[in-house]
Parts: sequence; structure tokens; C-alpha cells
Amino acid sequence: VPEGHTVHGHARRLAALFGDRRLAVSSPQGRFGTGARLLDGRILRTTTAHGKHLFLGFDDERWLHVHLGLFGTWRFGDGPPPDPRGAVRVALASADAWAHLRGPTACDVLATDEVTAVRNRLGADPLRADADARGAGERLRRSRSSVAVLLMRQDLVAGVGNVYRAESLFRARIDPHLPGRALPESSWNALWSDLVTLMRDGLRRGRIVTTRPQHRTRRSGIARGEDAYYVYRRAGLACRICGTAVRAEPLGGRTLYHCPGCQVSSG
DNA sequence: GCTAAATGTTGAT
DNA sequence: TCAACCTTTAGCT
Repeated sequence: VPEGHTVHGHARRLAALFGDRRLAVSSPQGRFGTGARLLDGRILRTTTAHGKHLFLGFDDERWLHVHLGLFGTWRFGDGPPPDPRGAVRVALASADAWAHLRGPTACDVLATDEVTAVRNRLGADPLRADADARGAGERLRRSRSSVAVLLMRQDLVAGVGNVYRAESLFRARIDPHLPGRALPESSWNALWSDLVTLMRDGLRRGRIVTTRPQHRTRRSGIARGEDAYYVYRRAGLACRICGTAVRAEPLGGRTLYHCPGCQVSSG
């Protein structure tokens, strides 16, 4: 269930399993038949992630482009592939590894210039070394939209989803309703830097954990549910810092979580 | 075992 | 602004 860190993890895993290997590419479900025929038998050369988009570069300048959306999942493994579970859109297989993709929003074969076009529409990715954090901040601080809306815009900040939005704004004590243009540059710098920290940690762990140990309910380990978060999915519960009830409100078709006690605009 | 909601995006209205 | 895409999981029973 993917924000950017998940997709970067998939890129790494696919590189380890399949890098420089000749792959059998098939479409058990049938919907990707044309694309599978284009890629079948080619060698995987490059795997890269930008935000929530995954790009697998094959011989002959052909790329498999995948966006998981809300429902998409990868399953990977060593050894012989298991029977496909559910509707497998793409199956990859080398001599000693397999991967199954189900339920993606986007799954197409692109030429190199089309990959560039997709990537040109994406903003700064906190998990990429080439991210233009300053440029993203300048654009964000020119907007009248709220910081909450802006953080979800993939053409500004690529890879941040609803969890990282809620949690990073809480950790910075920023009111999500604050217009981008009212966010001081220093606050943007701190927010960006925290996103880098959080998302790198998420990539390493394979899950999102934003709470500091002293703010967790349990002494050891991090429970599967809300213990890992300050505000995400904690509507009505007491804020871990100030005790105010965490608020959930619909915003652009998504649920925004925040603490009205801690996240107060000063301007 | 069932239901509802979900970490996302696109395209139609 | 909303439906569609389509799978997993949490929270019930």
C-alpha cells in the first residue's frame, strides 16, 4: 500500500532479483498482452523510482512504467513462481526469480522520451538525490492553496501521500490550512528535511513510523495500528503531545488528519 | 466470514 | 465534484 518509499523499495528489490537478467514477461490476466509481447525476452538494465512511479528499463529503449494507485501490489520471490493469485496483470520471470503485479492504476510500455515526459511532470522526490527542494519550495510559497493540498500535489513534491502529509505537518506543528504563500522559507526547509528523514526511515523499515519512542503507547515494539502515527487515522483520540482530540476532515476527496491544539498558524 | 475503508490517479460531469 | 479502477486490511461478527 504505497507511498513513495514503498515504490523505491520495489525498485531496489526488482533490481536485486532481475538486474541484467533476461526476463520472460507475460500477462496472465490478458489486459497487458500487447505490452508483454514487446518486453518478453529482453534484458532488464535499469530500475528507478520517481515519486510513486516505477520505471523498469529494458534493452532497446523500452520501459515498463507502473503506478500502483491505491490498490496495486507487487509480490516477489526466489525460485519457481507460485500459482498466480487473483488477476495478475504482469508476470516477470528469470531463471531463478519471479514477480507478480496486480491491480495497478498505470501499467504501460514507454519509449525513453515518454519516460522523460512523465518524469518532467513530477516534482521533487525526497528519496532522490537529484531532488530540487529549493525549486519545490519556491513554487509552493507562491501558491494560495493550503499546505495540505500542496503537499499532495505530485508535480510539486513527488512521493508524499496522505500518511506522510499528515505526519510531517504534525511533526513540524504546521497548520495544514495555512496557505503555501504564508509558509516561511525556514519552515519549508525544516519540513523538507523531515520528509527526507521520514521517508528514508520508511524505506529502510518497509513501513511508515513517525512517532518518537517516548510518544508511543507501548514500551517495546511498534504496534501495527495507530501507535506508529501522531495523527493519521487517529480521529477523536487524544493527541500524544497536548491531549486535544485529533480531527479528521475531508479535503479534496481525501481525509486530512491534524491536531488543532498543536498545529496552529501563527500568522 | 463479511463489510467498509484505505497510504492514488484519471477522466467524465 | 465524483465515479471508476480493483486489492488489502482492520474491525466486526
